Amino acid sequence: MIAGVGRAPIIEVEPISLADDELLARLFRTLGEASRLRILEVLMISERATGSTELHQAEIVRSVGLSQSRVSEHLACLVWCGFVSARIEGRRTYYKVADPMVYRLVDLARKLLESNEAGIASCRRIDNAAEGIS
Amino acid sequence: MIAGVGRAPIIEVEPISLADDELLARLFRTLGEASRLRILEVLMISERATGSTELHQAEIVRSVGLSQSRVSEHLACLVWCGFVSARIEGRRTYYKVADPMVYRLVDLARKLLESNEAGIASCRRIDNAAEGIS
DNA sequence: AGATAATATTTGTTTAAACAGATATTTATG
DNA sequence: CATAAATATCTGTTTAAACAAATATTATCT
Repeated sequence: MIAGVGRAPIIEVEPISLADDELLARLFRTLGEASRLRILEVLMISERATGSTELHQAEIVRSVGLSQSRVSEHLACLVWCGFVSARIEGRRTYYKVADPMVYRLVDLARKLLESNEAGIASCRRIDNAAEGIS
Repeated sequence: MIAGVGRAPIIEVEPISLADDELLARLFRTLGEASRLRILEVLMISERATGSTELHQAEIVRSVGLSQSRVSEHLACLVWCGFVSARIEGRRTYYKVADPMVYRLVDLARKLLESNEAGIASCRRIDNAAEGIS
């Protein structure tokens, strides 16, 4: 009811499709982890550098320097969420970026980052520890 | 040492600027929360609808239905990270989307979401609880 | 079939950060 | 100056999810 004081110049925005917000948040959260981002970037870089090279998990593990189990789960997550596609061949699984939009999204985010690196680096409300950030 | 078996056909991707990954991850993480996204969208919708209307915090609180303290902190985070800009006037603070790139980023993410809603909705590795999602 | 390689899953621990509620701070108004 | 409005900060609790290490599964090769 907002009380009848100032006529509340509110736009009264529609409640928005709540579920939709949660989904979109999940999508962003998937990219909101340095480990997964690094995996994604390893894939992006190798594709950009060599055409359409896929990498299998062991190669990715070596490149990103995380434990095998972590990489496996992160990859499952990335595949599940549509960022990466997987192709099983023998006992290996080959991965690659699934959608060109992923490149665009990451590139765009990087541009946004450029215009505000300092702020994001020092935001105490997102992850307080985060060592030096040299 | 990887053992000398198969000569590792690795691309040997550069370690990448690690810090940079962490920063980019933070940027995504900032959007990786339904509450913050909802706040952002309230701002985006009101701007898109009415030109350049700013909203002050109390209006936002009403629109998103979170506690005042939460909204205050989320807004501080969004401002700090460059997504939103704030203008103090009297005892109110007016907020608006800070950069057109924010629109592009969210819109692009939404497109990506469209092509994989089902996957993201059901990814058990990101947030296991997440009630119904009607 | 046995051995090993590649990947997946499980378990237990730890941590970033979301949240509510209470309180503090700042600015305007009677 | 006292009161109320608007926003900010603090405290304690809870939770999603990252992680390592161990184990399980699946596939290839001799």
